[in-house]
Amino acid sequence: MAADRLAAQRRRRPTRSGTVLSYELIVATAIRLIDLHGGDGLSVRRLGAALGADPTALYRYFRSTDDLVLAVADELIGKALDGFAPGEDWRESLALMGRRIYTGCLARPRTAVLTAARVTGRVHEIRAVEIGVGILRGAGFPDEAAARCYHAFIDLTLGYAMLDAAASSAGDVAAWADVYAGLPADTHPHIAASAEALGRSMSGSAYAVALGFYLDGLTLELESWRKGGGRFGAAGNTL
Amino acid sequence: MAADRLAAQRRRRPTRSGTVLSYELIVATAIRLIDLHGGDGLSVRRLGAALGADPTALYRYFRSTDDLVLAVADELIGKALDGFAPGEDWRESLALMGRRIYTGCLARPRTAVLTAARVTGRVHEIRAVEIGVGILRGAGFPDEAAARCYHAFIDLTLGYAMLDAAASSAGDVAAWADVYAGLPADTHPHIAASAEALGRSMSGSAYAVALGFYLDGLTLELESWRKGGGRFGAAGNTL
DNA sequence: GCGGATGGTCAAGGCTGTTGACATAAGCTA
DNA sequence: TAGCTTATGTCAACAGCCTTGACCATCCGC
Repeated sequence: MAADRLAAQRRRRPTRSGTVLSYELIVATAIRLIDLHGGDGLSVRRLGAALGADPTALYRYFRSTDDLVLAVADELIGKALDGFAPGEDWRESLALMGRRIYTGCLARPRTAVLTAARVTGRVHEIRAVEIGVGILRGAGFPDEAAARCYHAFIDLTLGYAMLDAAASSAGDVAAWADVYAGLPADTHPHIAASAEALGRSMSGSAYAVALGFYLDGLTLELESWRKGGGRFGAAGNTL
Repeated sequence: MAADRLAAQRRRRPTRSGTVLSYELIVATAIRLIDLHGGDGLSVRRLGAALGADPTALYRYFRSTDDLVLAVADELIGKALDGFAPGEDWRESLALMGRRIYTGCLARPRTAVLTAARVTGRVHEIRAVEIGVGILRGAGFPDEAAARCYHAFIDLTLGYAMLDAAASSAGDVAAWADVYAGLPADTHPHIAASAEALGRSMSGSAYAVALGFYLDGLTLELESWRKGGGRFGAAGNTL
């Protein structure tokens, strides 16, 4: 059953073609398949072929393909944060954590597109939450604010990771060059004026800048918390 | 052919069951289906049934299902910005535009999950870019910076919209309550300390706060641009 | 060596997107 | 009004998809 995925499987029997299956091997192969052929490239049959096993062997390890995708998502987080430990400076630690996750996602864009928006509730995601909230609590944020700030932080990171991954993996980037570069200045003056810059920017990432702004905001926030009472939850926030 | 989707279809023949198909009707029906049954709920056959037409009639209007999804994506943007016009204050205008898109996505979360990361290159998206870049250029940002800032802005908005939509549409929210609330304080002290707040925060949104921070950053940015030379692209940004 | 559970294999069912041929009717031209 | 062109609705078919249930070989504890 998939339920005992955490307990080491013991009774492994080689498949007809000789490979010995395991939870980790299946996840790794799935990631390889997704990053090779895109999200639709992950099919039970193809996975079986890539593993050298009957396609339905998958169901001895995972409840469904979605269960596998969740496992892949968690593995991606795990890989990204492998060996990561926060340092003294909370701001630097958070920035590093964000960059680790972001670059981890972009290293396997097609996989990230499939998984970045999922909540896995598994070991690696839990570890990430524990670390992230820990950084913020250590910085001096009260529990409630630490939770909210972590939420905003992780969504910022995963959101940019996902969009940039989608843009880089699809032929979507071509649309920017093709469609937007050809718009005439009389109907679309602003696009025409910055068409070249738009194309360049869209193929790059805005994450670094956005994260910087966010951390700037958090720093101010922290100061007002220290002076007693931040603006979170208050009616008059910056919107 | 799907290529002439912009030219009004003239020779409309009622289907066997009496409905008269059109580009708009198909898109609207697709949105209804997706938001009812989730992303997998959109299938050619189900769409045909919902339209009261042969499933394959779809291919007279769209090249493929992906082409339809792109049309849905563009329609979602169009709906969100319907009637929107920027005002005098650039900051307020951008904030309003962001909120319009964000809430537009969350009004149809399952559709947004499917479409928010796509680049459509069609009328409504083009209009959004034109408006957004226009706001920033009007505020005083040079063309290059306006493009970059718009990129960061739209990705911020769509990223949060997508993640919040995914969280609200899946049963993922339950995971937060189930998994994270039950973690013991000795192994996961930080999660345990803010478990309740985490659950509350995860079911809400962090977009408002993040957008506020971003606009704060932009405001500072603009001031330094006015004084000659912002920090964009400079080696020593806030990361 | 025996019993029971694990895990690989197989067949089958009901989905899926897409294509090509066919039929029909709308609108144009004369 | 007759007839032509062609847009568009319909149909059958194909290959592939996920998942289930049964079957059975192998491994583990006893």
